Amino acid sequence: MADIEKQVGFVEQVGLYFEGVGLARIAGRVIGWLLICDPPHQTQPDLVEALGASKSSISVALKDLTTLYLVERFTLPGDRRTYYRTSKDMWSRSFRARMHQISELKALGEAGLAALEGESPERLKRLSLMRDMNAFMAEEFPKLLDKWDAIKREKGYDDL
Amino acid sequence: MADIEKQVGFVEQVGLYFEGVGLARIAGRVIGWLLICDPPHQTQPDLVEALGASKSSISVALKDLTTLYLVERFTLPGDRRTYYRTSKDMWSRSFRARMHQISELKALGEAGLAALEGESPERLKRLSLMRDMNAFMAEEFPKLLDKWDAIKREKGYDDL
DNA sequence: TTATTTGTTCGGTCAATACCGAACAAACCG
DNA sequence: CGGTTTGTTCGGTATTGACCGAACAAATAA
Repeated sequence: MADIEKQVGFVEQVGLYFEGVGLARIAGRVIGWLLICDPPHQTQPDLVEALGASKSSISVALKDLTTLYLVERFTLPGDRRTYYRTSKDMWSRSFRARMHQISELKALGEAGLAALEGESPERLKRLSLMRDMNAFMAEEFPKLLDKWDAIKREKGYDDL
Repeated sequence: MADIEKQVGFVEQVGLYFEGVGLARIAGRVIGWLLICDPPHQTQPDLVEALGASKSSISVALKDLTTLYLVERFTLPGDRRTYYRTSKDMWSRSFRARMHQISELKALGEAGLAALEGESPERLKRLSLMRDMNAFMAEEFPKLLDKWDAIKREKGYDDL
């Protein structure tokens, strides 16, 4: 059965999670709601109603989320309204965002090494490690994503 | 040669990076400085001087960083002062933090499924995907870290 | 046309928090 | 013993930004 209490809790938790990774809390709540709502596509007024937020906040949150490709706009023939739903690849997107952070660290390591050009190898060791570790991870991440894509298809998640 | 300009830029960049992942900007600057300074261990007054921050801010930043095991306290025999340096495994630590986020998402997916207990499989699909993808990544991450540890040893980074 | 629905943008308010300076606390040195 | 160095804690300030309401815009329905 539908445990409304738990559903509300879920939405709040997801809100806090995404707030923790840099989004606005409301944007996180939108994601949470879009993950459990029925139907899976919702209009802005739907979201205003469901989340008890102002329509301006919802509007901004959806703009951010669509820009990040975590949520996509969606329409139905014969229906002039605009719906929003989680994007099929939202989790891959989130993952790629992490990957980007790693690449950033790799680049920062390189920048640091450039700044210490000519210094002793001993002095450069901290930065080399920083660069090499993050370079390694930046290389491995895409492989993980590929691997997951295969499993995903195996599991029959193709349509999602 | 030591390009001071670039070094300052590096410290600022690292500061911004770590601010972006949830630390205080000053804490990020401390990390940046500890990655390039000579010697690699520094006292609190050293950091106050180098970063132009107040000693209270430095004190707090170091407390946070040592709690996260990104920086460690360090002493020298016959020297009563306390030094601070980046910890050997600071990058693995950062990585494990990411891993923890992934596990959190997995757990959130499970919580969502519990909240929708009894609903149609169709409705549960978004949450199942969320759970399965993050479960997969949470399993693969430790393997990546192991793989890196081997390479790290190969590369002669053992002592760092 | 006018009224209603939907949506964006802008200004202001409020909350969170990073940072500093000052007060306080130890430990060591003269 | 003072006095100096080192370090933490606390209160206040200032910045940031999330959020809301209101104004505005545009499209549709009556």
